Amino acid sequence: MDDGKPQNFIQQIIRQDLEEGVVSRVVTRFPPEPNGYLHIGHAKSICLNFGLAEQFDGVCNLRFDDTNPEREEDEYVRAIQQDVRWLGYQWHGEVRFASDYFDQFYAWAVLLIEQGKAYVCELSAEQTREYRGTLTEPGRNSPYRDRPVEESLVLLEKMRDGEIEEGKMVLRAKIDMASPNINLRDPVLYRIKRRPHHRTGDKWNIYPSYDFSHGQEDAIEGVTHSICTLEFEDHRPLYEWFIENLPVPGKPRQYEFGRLNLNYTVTSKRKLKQLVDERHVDGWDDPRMPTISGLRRRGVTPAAIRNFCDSLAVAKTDGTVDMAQFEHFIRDDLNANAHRAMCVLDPLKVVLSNVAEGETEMLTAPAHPNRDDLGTRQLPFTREIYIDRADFSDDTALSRKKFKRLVLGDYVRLRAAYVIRADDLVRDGEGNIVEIQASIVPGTVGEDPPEGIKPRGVIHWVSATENVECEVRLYDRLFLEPSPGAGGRNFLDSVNPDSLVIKTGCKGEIGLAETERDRHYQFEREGYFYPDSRYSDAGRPVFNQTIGLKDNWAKGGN
RNA sequence: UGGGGUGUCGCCAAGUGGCUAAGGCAACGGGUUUUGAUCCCGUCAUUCGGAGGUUCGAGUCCUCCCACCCCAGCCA
Repeated sequence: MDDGKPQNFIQQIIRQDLEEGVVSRVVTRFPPEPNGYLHIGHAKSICLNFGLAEQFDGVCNLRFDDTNPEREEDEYVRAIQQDVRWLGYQWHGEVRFASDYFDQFYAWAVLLIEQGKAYVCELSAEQTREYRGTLTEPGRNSPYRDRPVEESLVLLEKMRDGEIEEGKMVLRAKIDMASPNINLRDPVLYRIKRRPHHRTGDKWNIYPSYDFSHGQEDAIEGVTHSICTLEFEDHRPLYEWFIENLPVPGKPRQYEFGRLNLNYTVTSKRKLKQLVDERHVDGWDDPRMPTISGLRRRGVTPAAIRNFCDSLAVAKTDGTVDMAQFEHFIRDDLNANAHRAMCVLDPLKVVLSNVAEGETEMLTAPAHPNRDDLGTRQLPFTREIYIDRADFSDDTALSRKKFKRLVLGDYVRLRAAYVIRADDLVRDGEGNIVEIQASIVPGTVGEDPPEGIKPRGVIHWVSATENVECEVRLYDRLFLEPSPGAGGRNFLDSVNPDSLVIKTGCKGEIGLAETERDRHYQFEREGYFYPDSRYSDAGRPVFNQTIGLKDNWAKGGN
């Protein structure tokens, strides 16, 4: 707990509650609605809730807020659990469901009616809206507000038993139609939805609203600190109203923090679902999606996500974090742990005239420049190799500072191998360079070249005869604009048409043939890559680019 | 024009009336380097949305003003 970092306001509150004995053990919860996949924004909430429990020796529950059968599905329940576990968190005890408490909620609804604090209202949805008033004008009481308790009791039963049509009646709390806080203008407690629920089947024809559920769920589970996002701030008085007016077994307190917004992406389940449904992406786990499953498939590690979330302040400000901040933590973890490998994305053949045909020299390179524990890899060196097209130029006037690669007539170091010189080139009928003729400087493996030979730089390469053919998928941000959909425009208009570039015919070093599914790589000088879980074949791996290397040189524009 | 919130460097932020306004990201210099990566060093707010006021002393307290976000689902 005492890691020197400043305490956020929730940590301060918890510490004080513990010191003053207000609570003896911290209980938090992560309460997703199973109506979509988890995304990076949820990760902040997950890290916060599970993190708080960890820091204060408490526990954190995973509870599905499944009070609306219209859009909730088991598929989401499973995916969400997988994502939370993948992030490295274990919830306390069994998974909880709001639907586990439906009987209790119903009993409490009856109690409120009996106490004259709730009533069945027969206003239509439109009428209810009219009666509610506006932001500046108070609402009016429903004509059903003072109906006899008995009548409401009977009607609620009929609602429950499926005898009333959807939309004809709701159960409402009797609070204050003139409250400046609209949430207190007789909010709906139960609405009729005559459809099966993913867990309770067709047992219920009515379902509790969020407001009538959340606080009670927390109370039942002994949650002490119920942390939610800013937009629920207005609901807190209602949350407390239920806690105070119902014989609940606990007194949870609600605290709100600012949700995570990231630029150049969207974190709204509705928009993400739309991207999936309209096939702008290849499913919820498309590597371009900011979903946990998308990030996982892309090759982002749980540690990177957790470190990023820990770097985020928990406060009440509503800002937008730079994607660069997230990218920093992705690179930070991958740089420390990813195995290095060489892969030529755009192959150009180089024939080394002074290397014997058919001869293979096995070279050894470390799997990581400063982590011996990761071992070494074998690199077959042969007469014909591939380098990347972008690493060669026939413009001999290019300065050494501007182009640290292979230039006709000059020297370059092949990573973990020889220094070579480009002697000549071969063009096809259209003038395109199709082959480089070069020669190695003998004795330069692991050794500096003789006086006078100054390689311009170091480039990656792969044997032309002993390599693994692979596909590489390069990704760019999904949106062209920092805030997609800003200014009332359609967020889909700024979808980046070039966010996925598929490179086939890439040549990877032989070790990539036996890629372990779960191994993160750095393709040297290119970026970080991760085998795609869907399209990789045993013989032909497909690599997703997790993120490129930081490239200060490219930025200069030269 | 009702209610609830928020405003500290390009971005995220610490700061809880008293040493020279933390830190991270980004950016920009320089060094190391068989990855134009990593790593290392350095630069980067006389000023805290604005204006008044209280105080020996204010980003921190008071007053007024301004800007932005959320709320009128039988969504969560």
